[in-house]
Order: sequence, then C-alpha cells, then structure tokens
Amino acid sequence: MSRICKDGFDEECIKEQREVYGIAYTQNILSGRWKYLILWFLKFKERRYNEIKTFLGGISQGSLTKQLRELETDGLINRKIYPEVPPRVEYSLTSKGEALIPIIDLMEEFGKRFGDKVD
Amino acid sequence: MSRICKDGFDEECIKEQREVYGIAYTQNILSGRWKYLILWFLKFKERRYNEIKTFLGGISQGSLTKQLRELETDGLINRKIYPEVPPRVEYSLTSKGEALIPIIDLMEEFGKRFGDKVD
DNA sequence: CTGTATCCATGGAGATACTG
DNA sequence: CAGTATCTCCATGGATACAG
Repeated sequence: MSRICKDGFDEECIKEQREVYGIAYTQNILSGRWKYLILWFLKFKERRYNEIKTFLGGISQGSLTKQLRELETDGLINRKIYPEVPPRVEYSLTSKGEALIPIIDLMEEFGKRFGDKVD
Repeated sequence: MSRICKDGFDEECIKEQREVYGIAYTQNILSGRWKYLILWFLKFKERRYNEIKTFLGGISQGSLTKQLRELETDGLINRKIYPEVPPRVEYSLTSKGEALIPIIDLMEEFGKRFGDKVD
C-alpha cells in the first residue's frame, strides 16, 4: 500500500493519517478471497481443516493452507494440533479474530439487504 | 466467486446460504485496493476527481477511473457532471454507499486498535 | 487427515500517451 | 480537468502431485 495522504485537506481529514491507516491495515489482513468466510465459519466453534475445506466448496488445498497460515500469522486464528493418527488440527478465533466478527456480520447484513437475491 | 456452501452442517449454518452469500456480495463490491478509502473519503462531502486522486496519493488515472466506474455501477456513488470549462465532476455517496460507512468505520477502529502503530 | 511443492492462469494495478 | 486506450507486470489463487 503506497502513500495514502497528502496535505492540504480540510479538518475532517486531519486525523486522516491514522484513520486511513486503520482502514488499510484491516483491509490488508482480510485480503484474500476466502478470509471473511473462514472467519465467519469459525465464529460458531472451532473447526477442523477438512470441515473448513468442505464448507468453502471450491477451494484447493494449497490455497486453503496459505490463507490459514496468513490468518494465523496475523494473529486472527489459533491452530491447535492434536498428536493423533490420523492427524487432527483445529482452528479457532483469537480475541483479535473475534473483534473482526462485528464487521463481518455487518457485511452479511448489508449483502442480504442490498445484494441481488440468490434463492 | 465459486460455490460457497455444501450440506451437512450444524444448525447454526443452515441459514448459511443466504448469510454467506451476503458476505460474498459485500466483499465483491468492495474488492479493489482503493474502494474502502474512496468511500471513506466521500463520507464527509462530495469530492472532485482530482481531490480523490490527490488524496489517494499513488493511484494512477487509469486505476482511479476504473474504481470509480465500478463503484458507480454497483450503485455506491453518484457521478455529477457540471457542464463547465474546464470540466468539473463531483462524486458523492448514494444511500447504498452510505450504508457501507458503518462497516468502514468499524474497520478503521479495528485497525487503530490492533494495527501496528504508524506514528 | 493435513499438509507441502511446483507450475500455471488470471486479473488487478501502474505507466504512458492521447483527447474533449 | 477529467477522462480513455494500451500495454506490461506481478501477486494471488487454482490444479496437481507428493508426503508425514
């Protein structure tokens, strides 16, 4: 993300630097086609790798693993490994990840209200 | 966006189809590196093409025009042309676009709270 | 089951030049 | 001032094959 703000704007925008940065930050950690959906799916309970994969339908393993790693790196989800055979890994939201849920819920509402019907 | 949901999930997810679709819809109309920022910038007042361009800093004309057209097509912003010389065009939020502002504000808050400091 | 490694296709975004 | 038209580049994501 390149420079965001220049000078010469009205007072509403003075605080701009920080506000704009906040938006960009949030957008960045949510960038990726599946992250909103993964987070939304995790809000109910922790889920295993394959549950998420099935839920997302079309995603490939490579992509899913990558998205999951990014979410983990950004501190949005926990990854808990059970030393069993066959392996079991469960993903859950961190508190930071949970703080994102209200945003996703709002997006859901917006989409239901304004999106073209899907039925 | 490919298929989203399969069957066989717990009751929290029954309504899934509609909810997930809502999220995907909202995500889609906000896809693009600059749209959140453009919307945020318009929330204070209507703005001219070059104001937006300057505000965004690094964006090229080609990209800006494209993002603006998409926002207009999705019904998020109005484009008002003043038949003057030199030309003047002002962009403003539609009511649908305004409905997105709470989401962007939440993202801003989240970013300020959890993002690495920028000072 | 839960990954990793590799390659390839696609689309978003920037640069540049031109126009009413 | 406010665009349009091209062209190019690169990151993201998907497919496929292989592994602990």
